[in-house]
Amino acid sequence: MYAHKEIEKKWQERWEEARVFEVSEDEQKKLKKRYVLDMFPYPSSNGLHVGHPEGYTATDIYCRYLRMSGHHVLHPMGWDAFGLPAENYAIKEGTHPAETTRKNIQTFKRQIKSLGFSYDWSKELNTSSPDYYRWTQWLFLQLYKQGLAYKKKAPVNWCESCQTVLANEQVVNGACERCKNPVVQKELEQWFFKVTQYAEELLSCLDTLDWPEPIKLAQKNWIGRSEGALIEFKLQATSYKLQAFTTRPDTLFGATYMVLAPEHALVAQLKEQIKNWKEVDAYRASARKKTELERAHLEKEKSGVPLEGVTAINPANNQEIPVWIADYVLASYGTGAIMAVPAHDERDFAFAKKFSLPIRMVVCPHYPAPTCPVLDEAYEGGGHMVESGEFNGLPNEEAKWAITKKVKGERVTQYRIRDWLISRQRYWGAPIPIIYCDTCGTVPVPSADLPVLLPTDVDFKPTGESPLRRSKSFHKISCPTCGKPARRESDTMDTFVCSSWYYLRYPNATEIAEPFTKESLAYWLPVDMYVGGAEHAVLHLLYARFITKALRDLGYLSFDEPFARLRNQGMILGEDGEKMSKSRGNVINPDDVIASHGADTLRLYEMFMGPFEATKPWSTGSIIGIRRFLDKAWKLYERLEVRGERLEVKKPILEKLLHKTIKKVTHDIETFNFNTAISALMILLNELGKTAQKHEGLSQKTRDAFLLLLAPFAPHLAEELWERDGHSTLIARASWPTWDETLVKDEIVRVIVQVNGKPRDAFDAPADTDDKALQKEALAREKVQKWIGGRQPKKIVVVRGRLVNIVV
RNA sequence: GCCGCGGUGGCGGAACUGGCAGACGCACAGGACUCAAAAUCCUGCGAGAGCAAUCUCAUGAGGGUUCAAUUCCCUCCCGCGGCACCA
Repeated sequence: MYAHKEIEKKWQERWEEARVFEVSEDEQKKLKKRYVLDMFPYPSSNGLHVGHPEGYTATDIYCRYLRMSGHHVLHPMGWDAFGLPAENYAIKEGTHPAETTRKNIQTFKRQIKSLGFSYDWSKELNTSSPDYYRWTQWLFLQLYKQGLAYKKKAPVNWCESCQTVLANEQVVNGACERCKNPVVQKELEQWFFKVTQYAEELLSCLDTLDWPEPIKLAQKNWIGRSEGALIEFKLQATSYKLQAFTTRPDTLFGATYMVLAPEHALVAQLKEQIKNWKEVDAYRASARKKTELERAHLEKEKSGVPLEGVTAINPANNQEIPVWIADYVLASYGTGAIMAVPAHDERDFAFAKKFSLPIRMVVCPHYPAPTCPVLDEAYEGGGHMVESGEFNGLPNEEAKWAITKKVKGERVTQYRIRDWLISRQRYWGAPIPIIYCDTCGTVPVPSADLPVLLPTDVDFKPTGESPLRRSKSFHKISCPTCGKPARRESDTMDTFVCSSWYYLRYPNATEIAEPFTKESLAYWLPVDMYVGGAEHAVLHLLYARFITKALRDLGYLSFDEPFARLRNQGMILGEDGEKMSKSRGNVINPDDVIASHGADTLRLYEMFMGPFEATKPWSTGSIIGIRRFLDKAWKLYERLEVRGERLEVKKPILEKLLHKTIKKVTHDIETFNFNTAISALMILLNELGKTAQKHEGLSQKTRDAFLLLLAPFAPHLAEELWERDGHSTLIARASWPTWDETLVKDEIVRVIVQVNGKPRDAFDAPADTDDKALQKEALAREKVQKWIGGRQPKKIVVVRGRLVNIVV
């Protein structure tokens, strides 16, 4: 048993003193760069959980390996420090969020350091510090100048419990992502970032990224591109026209009614014509009150009200059709109005059935058919046109654009993604740097006046109004343009704005009077490897991509995508196979594992549990296996030192295994297959142990190679053994071992002999034995002859270096 | 409902490009050491049959392709994750 406590402390101090993990201008000149980044944590009051070290260990192994193989590595860590929990804690306990955050960061930093990660702490950043959020505000102003940040009154998601608006991405199942309370719609004036302007590029650039496919798919679906047509419907006896977006213009002849979203502006304008206005207005009011959850989740039950006295003209056949309002049509997508084709759309079908509206089939799967069948569900597939005038008989895909053309429709592309709502009516965030003046209107805070400091004299209690409004020192100000009394914007920015650009800040010297410098970005960006949880698929990862593209178009960046490679760590479940949570009481604290088994053991264990990206359960009992492995290594080197057995008896098998292991571990680190890399190290160590037990000795080269391979995984133990074995330099700065490909290849291979596909025998043969000789040997074998039983082989398959299959 | 990921011993998991299924580790059993225990070391360890050599079955279920399938194709079942009326 080695003394992990002392050894780990010793080497953590040595690394810090020697500043081995800090980037240097010297290396910048001669080495190839690698920027390896972890998604920075929100420093919660619970401290680190075992999920954090999983990703951090992976990047650390990767970075240590990269440094040893001659790269200049930037590996920074920081704090995503603004956010609701600290503020909620302030409301409950009265402790200022700045204080809570400071404490939590201290804990996180201590815990992260205790794991021996090779971060460059000189680059540490904190999004809640004025040095940082000053530039978040700068970012806002840049977007504002470009018209990419704008204020708009719109129906937005409102969380009653958090008393703030939420971005679309933060509404989960109609409920607030944080507090799980239902989200309601509110009409409010809010700040947005124009993500939609980049919808097409955000979609098309996905192909260029080395990211997990599921994440790319999630983004693709979230962006939700669909091609279709805008078709204009005249309203009977009025001068109003109604535009509808459809992806199925081919079904226009089957449009038997129209539906407007309850919030559609035209509804109010038609008040005079609507005979049942009272009923219509009541419906509108009730739709507004419904939560997202109610609106979406009661999906089976469609509801709606006809606009009596209002009819539209179907431009395809000039038929007069009714117009309804219903909340299954969303105001925020397309034009907020649809042409309803119940025969070919599931939702329209359900609605038509409920309100006994006509269903007319116009796309027939079996053509020519004498009559169209009566449908018991909508038919959404393809086929040929029927009941569609001159288009009858055309394949529906062709009819799409022919019909669009006939009715003078416009071919358009729609996206599901919405602009990013970034205002928050909360305290603990970066203030939006805007001033409202009665004379000058909306005035951006001049860059020189940044940062707009978050005031401290604030009552945190959320009332639906921004807490900052209650700070007199903050709210009232004179207009920077005309000097007259004016007021500050009192909302803060979504914390996702802070995290949307932090990777651009790290590479710079910390005390610069700019958000980042061109030189530092040119050298370090884009991030070569980014690691974090998959839960950010359509949040942070999408926002960061958007910000990168926006800054590029503003002339600040010269690359299109921030993160070239992305890997997601899988979730670690509790021992009961359930998600770790306080209420279940299945949370594992890394501190405890470090105390009992050591940081190296924890690191190795988390990597050995299973594939990096897989969800896997924690198993306290299995940790001992890793600790035994490290103890074995310790004992081996101790024994060799005591006995002075440091000369190796030439052992070709061991040498071969060593080279195979070097190759495997190298390859596995590069592909993030850490579990199999560790298993290879175990196999090697077991062999080294056997050799040592026979007093055969181990050469310097062999002893070094094992430690070098171990170093990225268990850096403390590797340093200690490296030193004890006579080295005076750090293993963290040593060179990664190389392998000899000729030694990796086996000269003698085991050849399997199958009879009718079943393995019956095996023999050893030189790897380059030709097919004929293999076949001859296989057939000559007694066992094989027995299985053939005198029959004539019908076919013999020979795979060189692997097997012979005899079919009889 | 749609999309994605997965299902291999008692457990976590290996398996290159289709080529001996179960590497490595945990647990378990037997042995060595010990007065004894712990630790450590050695051996065994998918199921069934057999004294044994060995044989049969086995990668969620069923079918298919192939000389050969955990791996490729089809149908279905189960678990997990995401999206959720996007016209």
